[in-house]
Amino acid sequence: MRKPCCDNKEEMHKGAWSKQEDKKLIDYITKHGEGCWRNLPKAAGLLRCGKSCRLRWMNYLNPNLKRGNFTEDEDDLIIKLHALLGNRWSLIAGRLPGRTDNEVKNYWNSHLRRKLIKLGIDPKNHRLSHYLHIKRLEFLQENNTRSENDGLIFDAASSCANKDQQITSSLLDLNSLP
DNA sequence: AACCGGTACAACCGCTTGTTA
DNA sequence: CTAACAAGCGGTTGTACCGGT
Repeated sequence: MRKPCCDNKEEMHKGAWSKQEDKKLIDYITKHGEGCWRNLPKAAGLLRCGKSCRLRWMNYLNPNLKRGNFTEDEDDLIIKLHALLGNRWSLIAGRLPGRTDNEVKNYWNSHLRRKLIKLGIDPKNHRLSHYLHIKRLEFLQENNTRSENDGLIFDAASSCANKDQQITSSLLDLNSLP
């Protein structure tokens, strides 16, 4: 049987953190460093569960966090990494200095996922959407030669056929990162 | 001004993983 | 080996904010 992540769960604060709580957590971690999250709340004088403290520090208060808007380069890297790793946000965030898994996950769900959908790419598998596949089949049936307008669809579909090769070369790229 | 739907993001929850006794 | 525990992870929820009507 598993113990709860903290004692007296019903007495713990929940929801948004106050300025005072933030200060207590920052002060404590500045003095004593991270670690032993289960005991930290009591030691720091916080009525929060350790899990909540850890999350607050990791995702918001840690001074090493970059915060602010994601750059185009970061967008590209996240998309590339997501194609390789799927929803393994901590691994993806690990490749983005100053970004957290929660931040990357939220950014993916609110921005990048939509961006890919707009481009006709299925964000789950990074392949052309069903709609574009249908369009391509229609195109192939109706035309033996490529028209200018359908060229884009044809190109996109063709690029998906090379997916495995792309993944392999991307992996090599990633392995060369620091 | 009031309402409403959409968006962004902080925070929670339950589960898994890694470590230690 | 295994049970117990802390830490970590990813999915989901709650809510503040914003623009449109």
